[in-house]
Amino acid sequence: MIDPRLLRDDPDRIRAAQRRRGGSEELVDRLQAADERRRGAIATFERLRAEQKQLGRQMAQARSGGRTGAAAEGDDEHARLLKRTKQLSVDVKAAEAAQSVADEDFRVLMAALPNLADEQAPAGGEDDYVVLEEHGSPRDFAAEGFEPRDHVELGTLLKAIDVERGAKVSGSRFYFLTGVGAMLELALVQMAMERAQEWGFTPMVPPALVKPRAMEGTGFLGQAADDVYHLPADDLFLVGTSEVPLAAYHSDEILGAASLPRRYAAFSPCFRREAGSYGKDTRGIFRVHWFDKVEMFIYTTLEQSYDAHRQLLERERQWLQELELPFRVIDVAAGDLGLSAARKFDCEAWVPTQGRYREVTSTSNCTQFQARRLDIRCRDDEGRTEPAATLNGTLCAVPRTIVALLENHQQADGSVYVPLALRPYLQGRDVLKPVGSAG
RNA sequence: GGAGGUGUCGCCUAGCCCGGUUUAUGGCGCCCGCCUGCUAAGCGGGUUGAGGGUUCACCCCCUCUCGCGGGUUCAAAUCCCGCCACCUCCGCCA
Repeated sequence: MIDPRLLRDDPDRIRAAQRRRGGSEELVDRLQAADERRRGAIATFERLRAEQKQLGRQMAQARSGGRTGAAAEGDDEHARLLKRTKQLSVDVKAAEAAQSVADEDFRVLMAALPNLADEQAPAGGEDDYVVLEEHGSPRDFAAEGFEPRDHVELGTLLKAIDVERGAKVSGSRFYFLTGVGAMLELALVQMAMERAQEWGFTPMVPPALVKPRAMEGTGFLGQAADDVYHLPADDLFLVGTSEVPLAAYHSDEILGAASLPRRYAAFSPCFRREAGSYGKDTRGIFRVHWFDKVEMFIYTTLEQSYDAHRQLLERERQWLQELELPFRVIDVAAGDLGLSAARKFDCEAWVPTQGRYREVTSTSNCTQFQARRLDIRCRDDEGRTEPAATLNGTLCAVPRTIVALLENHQQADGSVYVPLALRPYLQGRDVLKPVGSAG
């Protein structure tokens, strides 16, 4: 949710932001109208309620019977008072009902309005991203004299990934990590959590099932609702990212300025229906219904959020460099931002068999959008409160990282080089070797 | 899953049985000031949060807020119903 006051003070700014995203400007008009109706309803209710309370005090005095001039129970004055209060009681109830209807109308419209895109974010849609930088360079397999295998072939040779049995047991887009593949996941996770802790993030293992409030508050029940698994029997949602429980962690809380920024790094499974991605990335484990991920999350002030966003990006860069992967950083265009994000940077690793860069990490500044929905505030030195800013960033999405590691570090014989930094987490192994015979 | 108990403005707490000058009491903590060689103590004041009105802003006014949502009533922290969370016990389970 954006600041509702902006509707009154600077609606043109919202319209401009909607244009940059390719969103509806008409929604802004409807919001303005709904806001006016809402405020009118509030004023009506409060006026009646104030009168009701005042007469209530007179009734109380009459009852206690004390003073001269006050209406005593049973006399005409008291009867008149009672008649008026009875009418008021009816009117107040009606006004209250009208107010909650107006509030709800306004709330529904507000929930549909995405965050204001940062003015620095490139305008346009999915293909209008701007490449900010490139790190390392793709290997020239032709010069090395062999055709690169894709991660499915490599995973099979290493007996690290079993997609066939994943499909047998759970369906398409599921997989087993086996043997060294399973150990590779644990190594990446352990390394990521250790790094995060060194960088000042508090390690977390959050719940992967959340109540509607958490899902709605993080903005995943809007345009992304089709992508979310829901358990109707318990009205719980499977999270698509631990951003959800991490954002809801401090919901309904006021955080002291001295405690900011608060940094968390969570390891959790992630579940995504991947509706609408039929036929896309169907091979292997690049796009799957379930995977594990280490996610970074920061609570801070709006003012500090821009620096924090850069810091998250820097940590992601550092991580990919430690894994010795070639990658580039893009500035995602406004139209391709999620509902909650004002700005988003993706790190994309080179995938040799696809001949292109693919997203492996993503960091978003959600400014105060999620905090308004989840009622997370911070208190400044003067004691004033304002919505906090929330930011998230991938540290390690396991399957995609494995894809990038296997494909980029493969050798002609099907073995895979282990980056130096990862070796301590893999029993010191410097290479993963194919294991014999099928089974 | 079953039974009982608890939930008050940072923390503790009064008020609930018996509805109304409650504008929710007091203590602790915190903030400001006074006093004071310094510190402590003492004294005075302030201290839930949100929304609306007004305003350049402050001030001020109003409404809501006693776990949440309904109901009864002229009037609900207080009475009734439902839900949630926590605690204790039983059952079940990894």
